[in-house]
Amino acid sequence: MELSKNFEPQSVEEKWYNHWLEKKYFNSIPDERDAYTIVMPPPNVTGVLHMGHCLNNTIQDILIRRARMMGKNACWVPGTDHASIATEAKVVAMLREKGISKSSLSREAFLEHAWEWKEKYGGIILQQLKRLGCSLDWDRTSFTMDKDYYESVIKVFVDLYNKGLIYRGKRMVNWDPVGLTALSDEEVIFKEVDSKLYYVKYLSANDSDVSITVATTRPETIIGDVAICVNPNDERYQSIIGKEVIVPMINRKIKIIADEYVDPSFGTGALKITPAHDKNDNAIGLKHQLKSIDTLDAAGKFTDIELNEDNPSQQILSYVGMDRFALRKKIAEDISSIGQLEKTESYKGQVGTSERTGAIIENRLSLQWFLNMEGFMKKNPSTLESVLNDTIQFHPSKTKNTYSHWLENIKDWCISRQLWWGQRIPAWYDENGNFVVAENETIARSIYKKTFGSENTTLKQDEDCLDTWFSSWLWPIEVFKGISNPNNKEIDYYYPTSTLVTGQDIIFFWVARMIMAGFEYKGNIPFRDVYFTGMVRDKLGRKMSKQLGNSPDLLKLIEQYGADATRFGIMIASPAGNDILFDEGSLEQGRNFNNKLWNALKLVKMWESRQENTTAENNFAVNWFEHRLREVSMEVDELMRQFRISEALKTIYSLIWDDFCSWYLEWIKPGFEQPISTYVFQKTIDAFTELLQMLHPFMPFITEEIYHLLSERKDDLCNKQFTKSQEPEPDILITGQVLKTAITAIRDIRNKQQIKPKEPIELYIQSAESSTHNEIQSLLAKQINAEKISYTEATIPGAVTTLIGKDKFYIVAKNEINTTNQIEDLQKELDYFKGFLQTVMKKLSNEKFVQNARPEVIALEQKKKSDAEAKIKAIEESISLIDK
RNA sequence: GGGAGCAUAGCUCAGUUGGUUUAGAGCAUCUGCCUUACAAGCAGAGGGUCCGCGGUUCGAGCCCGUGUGCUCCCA
Repeated sequence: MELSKNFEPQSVEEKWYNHWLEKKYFNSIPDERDAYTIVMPPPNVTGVLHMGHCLNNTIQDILIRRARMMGKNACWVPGTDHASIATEAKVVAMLREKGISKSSLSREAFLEHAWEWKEKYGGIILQQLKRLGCSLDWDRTSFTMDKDYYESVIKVFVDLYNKGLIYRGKRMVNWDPVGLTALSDEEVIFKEVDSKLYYVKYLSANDSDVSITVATTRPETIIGDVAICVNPNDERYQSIIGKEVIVPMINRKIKIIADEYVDPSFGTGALKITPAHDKNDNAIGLKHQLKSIDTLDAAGKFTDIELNEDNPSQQILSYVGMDRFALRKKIAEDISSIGQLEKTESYKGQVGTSERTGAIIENRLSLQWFLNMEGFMKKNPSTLESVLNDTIQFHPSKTKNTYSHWLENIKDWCISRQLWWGQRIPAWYDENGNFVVAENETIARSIYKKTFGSENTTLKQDEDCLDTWFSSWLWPIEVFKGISNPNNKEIDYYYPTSTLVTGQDIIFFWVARMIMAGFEYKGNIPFRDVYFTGMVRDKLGRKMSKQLGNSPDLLKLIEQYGADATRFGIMIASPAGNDILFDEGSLEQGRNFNNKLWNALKLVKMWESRQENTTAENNFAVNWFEHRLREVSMEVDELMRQFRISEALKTIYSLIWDDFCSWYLEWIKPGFEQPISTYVFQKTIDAFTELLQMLHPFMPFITEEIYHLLSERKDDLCNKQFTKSQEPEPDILITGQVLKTAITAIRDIRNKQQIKPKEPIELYIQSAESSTHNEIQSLLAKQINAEKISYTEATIPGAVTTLIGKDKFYIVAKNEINTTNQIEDLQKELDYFKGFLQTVMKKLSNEKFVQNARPEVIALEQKKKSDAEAKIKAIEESISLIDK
């Protein structure tokens, strides 16, 4: 068969992926083998494949393919996440384009649209993963809104409520006035904005000589002020603590209180307290038992609902319905017009914005559902311990700090969202606001009857749904139906899963919460290892984003370079746990690597018909490479154990390119149209096969293709089992190294002396033991084009000299020797060793070193000294020889 | 404002309990080669004040302190 000039990925990728699927290699059912399980972090149904997914899933595929080839029952579970906020936003936008508003639809009608949207776009990303070669068990594809999954989330909610860990409370939440929903802290993005600091004077309620000026960025909340707070140690305000002042516009009397929280150096050192509109104010309000007065509605517009006691003026009533930003200007003007705005200053401050809608967040008191995290952690202290004591290993381990810091300062988790797309909160209310929590309405009614003594026909379910993370925290359990059908065969077999691969950015959102759920519902860790990937950035170090347009189209890259090259490119540039700077150049390197492999195949195939039967022989090249393979195979095992995946790939890359192609194949290559021994040929096929196997998890398509082209096969590389690696013999590896060094050194001399490659040379070796190089002599002669190699006991005049280890090599050529160059080179080397000797001597002549250092360290220094001295002597001899 | 991490060749990174040849790799660069697998290649080479300063130590890229710069997380 004629092989193409270069490897053509397009023609083989689909073929092999379908073949693997047909053979059901990716499907797993429990058996007597050990399970190796990965649950894929479910991408949003709104997502399309981007570089982050590519990195993340390539790593998972490498791990799972390796496990499969190492005799494990490998199971990699795919799936998607319903992503309530993001998906609902997309569906709302899609409907708006059609001229339909969400508010015109019933909940059921809206959800129909949402499901339709999900069916249409929700699976795209999973399909794209097939192009990357991901070996997922597709029969296990899960979705966080599947029927069983949905019911499990509800079951868990009811369970935690009954355990007293879920409560409903009026709490300060991050409120998105555009999305009309509460957001978790993690969904709020802080941005620096230019704003103004307004200096507002509050006049005394009683003494006309007392007044206090407050600096605020939010004059629109003044109507809700309930106190002024100063630092108790602030001398300026000592005398007025406890006195009363009047809130401008509304004329409410409020007290001046003292709290250490206030920073005396900020503004005037006096802080207005508005517990309804600021988190810190709210905390101070609770501490000092102040009431809170809410003056903004859900959409961020002024409302007088809580102002009845204050008997608001017409002026204030005229604010009703005014948007918060217009209101800010208006109130500032109105305060100014009564002479109580002293000045304004420009100010740079941080404001929170919604990750989804971009709206500026309001701190708002709202009735929400919460998970009591402190209570939860008390019940499940292993959540923290298991990570600190490495029962769950985080890679890189520095992420443990982040994890423990978060858990030690944990805040209650607001789990309700004002959305329809998601699991609806299973709470039913009567018209007085009494409620019961139950898995369905029938049970709710019966509990209601038991609790309140009478039937209620108008019970209404909570309109809100649960935070998406409240469903995805069950992922490693519920993909095996561990909640909906506890202790079934699968969950017992696959759980705890082996490895989780995810981004550092969701260590709290997801990783921590899965560990919490794992202990609460399985009494055990959800995974043994967590590998955190960094963020994929462009080569300038910028985040990849749609706005910058610096995010490449992954499918285009796969078409252009092939899936293997894409996988190679992203992995080779991806140090463990660090951000990766993505550069298309590394894909090019991957493509070149494909061609290197391809060409090695072509070379070996050329020899297939030129075999010549010989008896089994002792061939140095073959022996050396066998041991080199053993050595690298053990290195790779160790690197993979440490999750140093990028380094493992680099190691294999260099084994194939340098050791196999550049050295081994050149060493065994027969002369033009010469035969090759069957023994060497067969050994070469075996070695090549082993290389392909080692590389397969990283680059599955090309390796499978070459595996089948290399010789007739009945099996596939995809599930070919690794044989246990054996210890290499160090002697043969050292000899191989000497051979490489000698070849390189002599080629360098040829280069520098401008001896043409085709011009043969003569080589004389001066060595203490004349047999040292016998084993490699013929290979050496071939690689440096020496027509004669012999041993000598005397110096050879007119030759170029080089030192390999302790042996002197004399190269004799027909050319006239450029002695200047040679002396320069030797002088350079001499300087190096002299300098080196000096540092060694400095150590050895230091009494304290000799006293304190370990004996083996001193012995080593002694050896360095004698080696260096021998080198110096030999170089000096060579120089003097040339000078003659 | 609080916390964490990082800083080694032009770029991206290794560098293990402090001692193993006065610091390693890949990519990029330079020189020479269209040598019958591969120019997307081959054969070679050059390239570093290990961010600055101070300290501990017989000995520091590694440990400690401090300064500078960058990144991330939390408020």
